[in-house]
Amino acid sequence: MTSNEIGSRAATLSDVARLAGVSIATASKAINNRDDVAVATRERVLRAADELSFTPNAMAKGLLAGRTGTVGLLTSDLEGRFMIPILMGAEDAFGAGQINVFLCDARGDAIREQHHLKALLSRRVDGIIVVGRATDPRPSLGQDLPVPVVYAYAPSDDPRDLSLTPDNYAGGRLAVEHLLACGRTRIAHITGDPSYAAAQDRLAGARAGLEAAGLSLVGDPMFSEWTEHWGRDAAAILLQRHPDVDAIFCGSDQIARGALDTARDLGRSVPDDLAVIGYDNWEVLSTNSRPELTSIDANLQVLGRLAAQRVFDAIDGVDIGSGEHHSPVRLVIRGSTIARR
Amino acid sequence: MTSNEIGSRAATLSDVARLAGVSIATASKAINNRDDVAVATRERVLRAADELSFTPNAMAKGLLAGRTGTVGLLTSDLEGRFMIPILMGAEDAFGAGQINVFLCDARGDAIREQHHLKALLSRRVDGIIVVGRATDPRPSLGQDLPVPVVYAYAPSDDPRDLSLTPDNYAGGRLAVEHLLACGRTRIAHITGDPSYAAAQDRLAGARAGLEAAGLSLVGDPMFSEWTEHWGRDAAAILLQRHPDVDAIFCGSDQIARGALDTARDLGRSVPDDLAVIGYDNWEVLSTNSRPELTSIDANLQVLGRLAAQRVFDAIDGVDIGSGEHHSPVRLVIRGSTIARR
DNA sequence: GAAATCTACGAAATCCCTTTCGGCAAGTTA
DNA sequence: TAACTTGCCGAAAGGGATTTCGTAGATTTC
Repeated sequence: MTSNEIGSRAATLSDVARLAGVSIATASKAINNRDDVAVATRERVLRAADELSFTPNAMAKGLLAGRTGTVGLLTSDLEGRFMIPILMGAEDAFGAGQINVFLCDARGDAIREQHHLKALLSRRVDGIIVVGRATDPRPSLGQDLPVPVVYAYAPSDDPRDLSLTPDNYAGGRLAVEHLLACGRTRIAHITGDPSYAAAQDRLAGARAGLEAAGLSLVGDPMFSEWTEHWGRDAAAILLQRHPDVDAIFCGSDQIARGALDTARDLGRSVPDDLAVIGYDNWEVLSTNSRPELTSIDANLQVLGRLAAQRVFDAIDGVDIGSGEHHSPVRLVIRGSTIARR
Repeated sequence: MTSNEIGSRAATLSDVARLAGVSIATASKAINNRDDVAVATRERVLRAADELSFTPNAMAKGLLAGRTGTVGLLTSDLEGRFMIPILMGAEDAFGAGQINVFLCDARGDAIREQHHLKALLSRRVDGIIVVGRATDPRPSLGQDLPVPVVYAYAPSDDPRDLSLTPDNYAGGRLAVEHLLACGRTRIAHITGDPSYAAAQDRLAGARAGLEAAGLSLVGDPMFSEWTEHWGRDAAAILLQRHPDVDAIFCGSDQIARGALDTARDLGRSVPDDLAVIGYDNWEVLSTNSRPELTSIDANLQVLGRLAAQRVFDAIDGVDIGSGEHHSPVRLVIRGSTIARR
């Protein structure tokens, strides 16, 4: 086995220097492509480094540089499906540079979060992204941290922080405008838990869209859980109470799938007789329904990338501003609102 | 704003020592609860540390200790839903200790993976967990790494590595045994892509279970995609070709949901007339179907925790062995196999 | 041929912390 | 009172890398 097995500590710069017969300083310069090193010497050093499979110790480097090239990602709840695309986007943006990501899942527990925060600070991360599990404001980590912080998905409750959240209002409006463009006028709304800002914002957007067209919702918006069960039940009630609705804007894809099921059971044909639009564009749900589900996509991966970019900027000393910024959403049209062939 | 704002570098031990009027050595001892420090002195130091919100620099500590207290999590594809529970389990196990996790997503690209591996090594992680996206063997990272490596979900193709994968064979067998216990005898199998080891292993387990009961599958196992669409189509073909099947073992919950849809369309009542069992226990699918879906749960979170534990052991110098180890799976009974009230 | 100018390299400081070991003062014992 | 503990603290080394600055030798210039 090579010199590199478990137990034998990794090679250091001084090992390389010794093998190449030069000083540590020269070895460092050779490896980092600094000037003032003769070509022959540089080659000798590089050969030695290669032979020992030398990997510079990032910690030692960080100690000196005052930057670690690491970023903390503090999430509240990994299970939540909104985390993952954001996390991917961020990891993506960072991975392209030379930055590595510390992942910390606080499990929605404030104590754990403090604990993780402390750990991140002791690791001297260069920045922190806080990812929440809903679009409702969450407590700020505070203003007196030695590193820049960006809040993604869930905004901070302190306007002095920078927060990036998807634009639920625009999403609600976009959904309704699409239904209107499809010629629908009798539009109802089934959504989830009314205590979620997401539910309220999407509803407000939808109402604004209708109002602009001189219309209003059919019946009251129906609130309950973000589940297929509720989608089925609500749609059944709705279609019985208002048989003349020609479109349902659902607050989530799960609810929309439930609504599709009920429509099918009741013999309502989608999209001819009834259009259904969901929210989130959760592909495992939206692309597997009959018909496939038109939905609003929050571009979470882009959001994650944007958050990472902001942290980058802040690290570079750029002022990244503050307040809650809404990132644009996108309509994904499938067969549940327009007949396709 | 306090002394701690962005830009002003974090307080160091020598800042604390100066403020407390002691030497750096004494400050260190006081903070780390070492002996040989007078009570009054210790208090003075702690007060100073608090005032400066001093956080020890983990890098400097790691440089000295030879361990960093970090672990790398090298995934192939964050999108895959199997990653997340494993990642949660691992993060959970580590988070309980004082270990932090570097998350690296290679996006299934070998180049990116090498790149990330190099970064992890330069950060001197104490161990690495490699999480694959399928249960098929993946290329080993090699034997000459200076840190212990554990493979989770996707095993390494090198038997000298330690791999932990869910026991698909046992899962297939468990599914069939449950159906048999429910009194079913004419059991068919619809599954996904035949090139997946998961598909083959589950099938083999199912066949073994049937054989032990002196039975065999109704018709050939049906292979195609892991989607609801395929589940619907396959079930339609199956029920037409073999109207007398009384149970379908589906290779994934998605396929099972499709099968449930078709059964409903064809007027077959589940579970009375036809039992359906899925695989993966993906709750968003399994608990939202009509009826709710019995499924096999691979306990991925436990798998993640186990992998983390092995890395712990290896770091502590324990020999963790090698080869592919299968972790137990679990049956989750819901309404699609047994009528419940 | 002496002085000025480069070139290539190395010694040493620095980053922040832990740990060992030596020293000083006070208290204890013979 | 001399000899010893004991308790408390600080000086300094060490860990791995970068960077500044000084210097020896080679080269150029007049």
